[in-house]
Amino acid sequence: MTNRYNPKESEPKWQQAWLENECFTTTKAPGKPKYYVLEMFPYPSGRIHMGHVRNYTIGDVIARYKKAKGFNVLHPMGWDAFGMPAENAAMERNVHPAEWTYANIDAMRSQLKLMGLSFDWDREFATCDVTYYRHQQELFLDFLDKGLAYRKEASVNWDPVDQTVLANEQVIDGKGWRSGAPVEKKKLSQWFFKTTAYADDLLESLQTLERWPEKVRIMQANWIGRSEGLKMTFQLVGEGAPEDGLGIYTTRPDTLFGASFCAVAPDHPIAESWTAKNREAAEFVERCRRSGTSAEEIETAEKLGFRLPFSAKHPFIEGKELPVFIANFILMEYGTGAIFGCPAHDQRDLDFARKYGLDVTPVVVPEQEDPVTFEIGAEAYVGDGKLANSDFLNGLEVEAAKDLAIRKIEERGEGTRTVNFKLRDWGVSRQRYWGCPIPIIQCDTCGPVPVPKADLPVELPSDIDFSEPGNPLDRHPTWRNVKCPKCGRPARRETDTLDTFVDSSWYFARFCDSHAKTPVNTTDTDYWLPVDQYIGGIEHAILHLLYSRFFVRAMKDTGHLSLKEPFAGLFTQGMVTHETYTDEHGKAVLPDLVRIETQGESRSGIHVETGKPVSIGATEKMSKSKKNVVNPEEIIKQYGADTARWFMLSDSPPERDVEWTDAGIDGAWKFVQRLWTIVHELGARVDPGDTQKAEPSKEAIGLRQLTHRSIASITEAIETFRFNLAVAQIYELSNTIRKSGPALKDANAADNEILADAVKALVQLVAPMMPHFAEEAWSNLGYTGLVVDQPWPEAKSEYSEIANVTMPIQVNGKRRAELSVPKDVPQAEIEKLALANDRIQEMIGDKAIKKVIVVPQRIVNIVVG
RNA sequence: GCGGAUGUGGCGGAAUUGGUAGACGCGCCAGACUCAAAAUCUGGUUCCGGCAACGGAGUGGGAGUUCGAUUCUCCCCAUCCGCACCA
Repeated sequence: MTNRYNPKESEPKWQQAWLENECFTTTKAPGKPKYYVLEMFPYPSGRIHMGHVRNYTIGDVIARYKKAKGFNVLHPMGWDAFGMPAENAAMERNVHPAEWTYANIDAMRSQLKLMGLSFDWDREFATCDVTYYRHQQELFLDFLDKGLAYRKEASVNWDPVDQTVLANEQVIDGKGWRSGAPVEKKKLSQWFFKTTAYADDLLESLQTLERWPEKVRIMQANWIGRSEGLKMTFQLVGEGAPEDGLGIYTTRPDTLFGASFCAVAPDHPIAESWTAKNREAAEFVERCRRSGTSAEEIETAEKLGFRLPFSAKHPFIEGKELPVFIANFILMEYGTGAIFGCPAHDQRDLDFARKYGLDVTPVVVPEQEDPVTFEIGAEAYVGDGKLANSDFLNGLEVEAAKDLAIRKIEERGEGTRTVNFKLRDWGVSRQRYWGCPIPIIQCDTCGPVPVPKADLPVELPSDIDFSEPGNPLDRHPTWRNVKCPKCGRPARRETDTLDTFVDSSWYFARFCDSHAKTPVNTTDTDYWLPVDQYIGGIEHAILHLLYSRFFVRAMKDTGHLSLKEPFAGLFTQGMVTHETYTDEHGKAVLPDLVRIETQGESRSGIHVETGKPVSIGATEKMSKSKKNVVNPEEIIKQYGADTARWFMLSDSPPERDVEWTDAGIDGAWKFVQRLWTIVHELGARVDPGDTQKAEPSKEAIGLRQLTHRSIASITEAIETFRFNLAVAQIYELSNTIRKSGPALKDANAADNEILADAVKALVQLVAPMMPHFAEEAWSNLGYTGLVVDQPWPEAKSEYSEIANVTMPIQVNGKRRAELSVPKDVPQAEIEKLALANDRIQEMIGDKAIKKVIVVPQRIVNIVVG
């Protein structure tokens, strides 16, 4: 045994040992509880970053810990491999997206393997494997069959230069993010998944997700955006008034008597039919379209309206007619795309009414106000109160008034009580090459026809041309041309591919049997699902998690799965941050090129190449553009995987951001070495021989006590994702072993055994975090087998109980002395001892004792006055 | 605007049901070893006063409940995150 731990030798050795022993190859094990740990699978960008290191370290600690606790653990890994960067690489570097992607996967796989993660690599797949996406095509067809997938016209952001559809995030200030060309709205026929079919259930079931962060559940609930209200139709009168009236949605039917106008969205059918014949209206709508959608713009945008020539009849007030506008603040996507405006009780309506000189009639009066004198100023009143100026609603509370108003409208057949959602159906068509082809054939005679299942997969052609912008599938000379499966006439393939979020919406189910001939193997999914612990970044709080929740429901309704919620537990880890550095020209500098010099507590940076000073900027999320990145592979080469893993788990709670620092990684490295010294110098077990009768020393009993208390608290810390606490407690235990160890080592057999047991426990406790180190230590101490196969150490309460407790004694709430007493001394006795204490006597002096509070095993407080 | 979180030494952060505030780590200071440095080890390190014993203050600010508040209640401030013209 050498006295330095060498990760360069140890890490590959133990990785090989785990592989040879098939430690992480998982099969169903009846009789053992299962545990499915999953980290969000990565996009194969080319190399892993520190965010991955943190994510997979956390997951690996859980997986290894649960395995030691006797669970049958599934811990798979794969690749979210479709997506735009591969196409960009193809255009920029003239390399095929598939080639680029698979090369990246190979590079990243070997990087991940350096980390010593307990993945079952037999289950690996990439979503761009035809063996994966063919099943996705089958799911699509099944969804189609059940009405969970459908086709409709929808408007998209169209980049006229790149000839492509842009996601909302790719539109910056109304321009395409790559081309810089002004983005146009274009109507395209697109495929949708009917997420709204499960809107209620997706919302309701959030309550059952007890092991999800509250924050994520709230975000999802807001996204689904359920509201209760009234959908009703206003009769329209006047020139060119549409005969079927104006359908509106409101959550405030109680304020109907305060209505002073109606408004429709600029892209509402009524607006569109009018703009078709009126130039002024068309210009107005055009102006609305141009206005920005950024936060400040919406905040400050003026409410604008265009008066239509017809009016709406008030449902309750005979003879009252409300002007109808096209208004810029009405959204076509929400409700019916039309409203009635009640300026007194809605700020937007009020702003609009003030601008166009419309009536402002308060109909809800706050309790402390007089209904006669109550007036609305610059701010709308949105609170509770009693109804006024409202005929049959007068005097009612808001809730009761809503109810009655709805019932009246329903009685008259003019509307219905409605639940409305913000959640929209999920548009999944992407006009791109590198994605899962949608298995549809467009026939001029039959319309869109599903590809028969026997003809699956619809494989992406590999001979493609990226020299022109747009979707190369559209330009492919032969791939598109097929016969209609229904009528046999010439037809064309759908050239759109599926949104990559579809790929990641069911991969966790596929992992249960990655080689299944059907999308999933039900026997295996029944056994493994749900994922017991899912771990990833908060950035996926809404879309990915919601889509997955939708998918599992849809797969249940199409007979593929038998559960509703894919992820029983969710943990969202924080980001990895780093200081930013800039040179004298303000250009970002990589940390590798900066040498930090410290003088006392002040720090300055020097560029290692130019020797010029570098200024130290804010600590931010690691990103290529800020150049504040540290390459994990370099770190692992220099320090070993265990040190990197240990650092990721130290100090910062995993849900918060962690700052990567040189000092931090150095500190972790030093601890690994110190731990090695402990194992090396103190861990050996001596043969008890004939000294068996020896009693353990007081010090040894103390160490045994700490060992078992540490086992208990570290177990608890890992269970609750408080790895920083587990780390702190491991430090404490190792510090104590280091200090008391030398005296115990050769004292007697009993002491030696306690010491050896403490070191053994320490090795096992660090094993989930530093697995290679633990194996090396385990084998060097002469224990048989692998640590990875050992059961988790057990905290024995008979060893961890304390005989004496130290209790502080307070006088008037201030600590003045301490008292060390046996654990079960009666309260009265404690009180007597406390009062007898010299120092306490001194503090009390001749003052009267008003009260003595004794909390057994905790504290004594003497109140004097 | 709405929703959510956070606020504790020089820094990251600990503190069962209210019960010794600052565990553990980093940094810093002093010392040992060394020709020297690195590494390692030992001790100290909330602030103010004091040689010390010890005293006083102290968990963003202010009030309150309590023998006792980082923890509970109310008000305020700051920072961060998410959503956002959602009728």
